[in-house]
Amino acid sequence: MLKRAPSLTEQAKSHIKQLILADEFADGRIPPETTLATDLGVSRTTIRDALSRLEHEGVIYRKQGAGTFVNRPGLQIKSRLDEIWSYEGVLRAHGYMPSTRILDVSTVSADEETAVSLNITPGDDLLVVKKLFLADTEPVILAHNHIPLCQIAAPYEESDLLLPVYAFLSEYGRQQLSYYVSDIIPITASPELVTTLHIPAQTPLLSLSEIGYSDDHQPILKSTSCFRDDLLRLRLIRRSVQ
Amino acid sequence: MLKRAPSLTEQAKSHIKQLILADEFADGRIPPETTLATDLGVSRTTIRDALSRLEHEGVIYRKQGAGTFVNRPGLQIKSRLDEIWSYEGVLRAHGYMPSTRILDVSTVSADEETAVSLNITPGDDLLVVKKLFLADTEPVILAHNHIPLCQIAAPYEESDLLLPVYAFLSEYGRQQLSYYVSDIIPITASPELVTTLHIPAQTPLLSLSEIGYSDDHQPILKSTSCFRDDLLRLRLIRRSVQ
DNA sequence: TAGTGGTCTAGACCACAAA
DNA sequence: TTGTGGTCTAGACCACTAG
Repeated sequence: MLKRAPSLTEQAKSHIKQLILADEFADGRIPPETTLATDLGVSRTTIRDALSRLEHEGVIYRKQGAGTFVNRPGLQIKSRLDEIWSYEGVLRAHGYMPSTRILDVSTVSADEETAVSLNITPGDDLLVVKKLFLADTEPVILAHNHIPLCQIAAPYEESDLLLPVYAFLSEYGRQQLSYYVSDIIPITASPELVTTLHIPAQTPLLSLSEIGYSDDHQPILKSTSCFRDDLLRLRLIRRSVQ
Repeated sequence: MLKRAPSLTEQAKSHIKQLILADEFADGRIPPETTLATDLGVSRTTIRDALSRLEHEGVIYRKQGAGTFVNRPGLQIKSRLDEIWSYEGVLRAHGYMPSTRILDVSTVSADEETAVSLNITPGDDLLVVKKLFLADTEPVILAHNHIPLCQIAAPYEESDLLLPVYAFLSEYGRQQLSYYVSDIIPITASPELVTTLHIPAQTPLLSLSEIGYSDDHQPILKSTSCFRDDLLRLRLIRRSVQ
């Protein structure tokens, strides 16, 4: 029998997910919705909501008339580009020991282009943080975050910048980060990237150029990241929409 | 008042989407769920399902206590990488006049690696189709599709290969294409790509290396595509999961 | 405080898959 | 035929926003 807080759906979801990860359903078959509902003491609707979310995450799949099943291939995907939220988390999921190094922190005036994309006035102050992420001891990701100073609500220590940017904003920012719109751009390593990421000149790299938005769809963050493809393969599930 | 078939939810969804695209809600505010429900003669649950799908597509957003709103920035994204389904469609959305050219069709034996990824026996026959997609008259995408011959159920004409591969499989294949798992890889243009895509040597390119799965999660297709980044910028919405 | 979306229930019927 | 997931209803209460 479940209690409230957070939501019953959310609890049911993590409960079922745990059972899956603990390999309780060795045959890959998940009990019928009505069984789950009576077992957990909630309505079938709640169970269906929970299963829908798990299906969307790629953890399970459903076949009408047949049943609900564990999606083993889906469980093996460690870095779904559309869900990455903390680089340290991704690296850990890949089996590396992640660490973060702050290379530079500065305050600059927004140029025209940045001002437009962040919906601020050119010349407004931006906090620019340059961070390097390492897998074990190898550099993998170089990230530049641009945060308008007006988005920062509380004083912070330099060490707080080691937090994932969404966590930093949630702690010290004026608005929470809700989602990114990201452009995926192939680039050739610049001299700076060659030295920072320890890669040969001319290595093709993947760059993610993104704007982060708040719950009410205001742009609050600009971020650019470059990935070493050999250590971190980015993966994606593509589905047809309607 | 809506009728059945397809589903009421699906009808409600496209109805609301049409109203949005026709700019019926000039202030960006969508009527309350209860109003929509009585207007369309369905239950609030059905409306909520429809709105959830639209929210997931990025067409609207909801704020508890405040209302439901049109997400104008979301409407402007023309090529969401996680939803791309036909290259011609993407190019058309970008305002180009798309066309497809078949460069080569052949049958080859599956090598070890391909056999493993497609869950077939090495040596099994594969249909290999090399297609070039043009925007107006400029080449933009070079795609290689590998389809096991055993997946093809009905005879086809060469011209049928011009169809998007999901449409081809739906028409002539044994199983429908349900989703892709795609690796995003930065590459440097090979000599073949330089000539085919009319680009300078050493241009960084984006390559999508994907396995297509059927409804019951069997791999049925291998595909590799290279994109010209200058004509087709790939974009993605990244959300936090749970 | 009024109105909105968020959660949840209990129950009905349908469509499809497998035995 | 049986059992599964898919759709839909009507109604309740809660959480939040805004005037």
